Amino acid sequence: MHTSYHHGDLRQAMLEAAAELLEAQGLERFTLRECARRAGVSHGAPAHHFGDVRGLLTALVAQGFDQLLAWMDQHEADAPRDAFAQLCANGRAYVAFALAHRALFQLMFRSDRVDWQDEALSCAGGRAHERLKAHIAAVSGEPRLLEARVAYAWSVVHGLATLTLENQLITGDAKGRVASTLDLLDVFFQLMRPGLNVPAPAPAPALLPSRRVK
Amino acid sequence: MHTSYHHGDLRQAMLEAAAELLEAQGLERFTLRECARRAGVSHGAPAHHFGDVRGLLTALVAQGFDQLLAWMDQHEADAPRDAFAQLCANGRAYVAFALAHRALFQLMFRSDRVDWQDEALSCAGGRAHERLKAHIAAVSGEPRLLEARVAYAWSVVHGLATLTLENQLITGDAKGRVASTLDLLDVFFQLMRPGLNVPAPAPAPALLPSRRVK
DNA sequence: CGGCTAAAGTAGACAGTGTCAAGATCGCGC
DNA sequence: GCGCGATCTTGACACTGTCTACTTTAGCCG
Repeated sequence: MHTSYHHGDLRQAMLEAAAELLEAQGLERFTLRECARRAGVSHGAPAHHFGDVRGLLTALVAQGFDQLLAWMDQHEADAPRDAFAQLCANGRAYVAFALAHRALFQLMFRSDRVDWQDEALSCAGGRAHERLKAHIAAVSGEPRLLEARVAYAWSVVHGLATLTLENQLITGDAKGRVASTLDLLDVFFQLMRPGLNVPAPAPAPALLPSRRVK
Repeated sequence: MHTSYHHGDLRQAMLEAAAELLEAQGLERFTLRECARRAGVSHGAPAHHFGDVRGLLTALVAQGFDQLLAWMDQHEADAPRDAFAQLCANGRAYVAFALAHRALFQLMFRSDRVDWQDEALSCAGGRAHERLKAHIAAVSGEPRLLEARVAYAWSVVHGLATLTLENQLITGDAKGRVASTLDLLDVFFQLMRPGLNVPAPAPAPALLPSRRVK
């Protein structure tokens, strides 16, 4: 296959090799030369397609945001159609994706190493952001503080994902960790529910004692 | 000063040079050799005090957690003494510290590059965690789900700090960004107040319409 | 169908990095 | 006073990302 001087579709091959290497070695040990090696090509070749190592990583991240959106589609399709359940499914997709593609997710929010001016990237990222915004808007008709509530929900979910990935919150082997993290996320959504101004559904048991002033 | 063959207190000098270099260049361009250069010492010298570059960064992070605790002390001392205000002050200290020491904060939660088995580090980090836990416990007497509420508050604040540092939420010059981020954090605390099960104080205006079922 | 240009890939050089190992220097306790 | 061990220097090694000059070859135009 690699018998010919020209590779044919090196760009795609590099992206695949990069994704593999990233999952296998982590971002810290990621290397452009090793990447080229895995693609069966000399170390100077990638420059023609990505320019920089930054260019390669940027393309990888843009592709990553598309994958994230696909995970959201999947999770949302499997969830009940009411607005709050859809929002939860969206968050679960976010966290599950982060745990499943640790290094890629970390890279996706590492401002150094990636060129955020890149068109493909900024538009893929924008789509994910718009998606969340629509969910928040659907959960509560209240238009005031919409942007703040979007940032709030994002922060909660992103904070959980980040802290877990850095072994700060949930520790243990990969298998049980995913389950515990997703369970914790469910609790989080119950805790933030009143802040998002969602009337509680009838059958939901009160997680906390309903002692309220007034 | 550097006239003698032996430096005298190279360990401290390296830590200071490292902190400077980190703030100036960011973690990505941080280099052990440049660090040694700034301390006026050869590139092999640091090994005797820190072993690895990982060792140096670990010491820096341990020191960073102590600084973070100091910021918390400061902010909490300046805030009203009621439990919720103290919790808010703690979160504000966290975010303000992150914005003021961007690279250091990023390093403090980068599991690669740092040795979390290190004793000084794990105990400094533990202190910060215990502090937050005490605040959450003080805000609500309810003991159920305490750990979950701790993780919740931490995730919110950490998510905001992280996303802002990576230019995902708040963009703009350093000056205005700090103010807008802290303002946003205030809104976050109002939004998460009901989830933390805090009775609203009398004079607080309702941020959201008080329409509630039942 | 044949030639040629520009894209794609190779090879080597360069400055820089982290980590060794071997040597130089010197403070401190006996 | 003197040697020993901690501290610091120096040089080497393998590796990295980027640049430049060189080869190969696909595909287009006459």
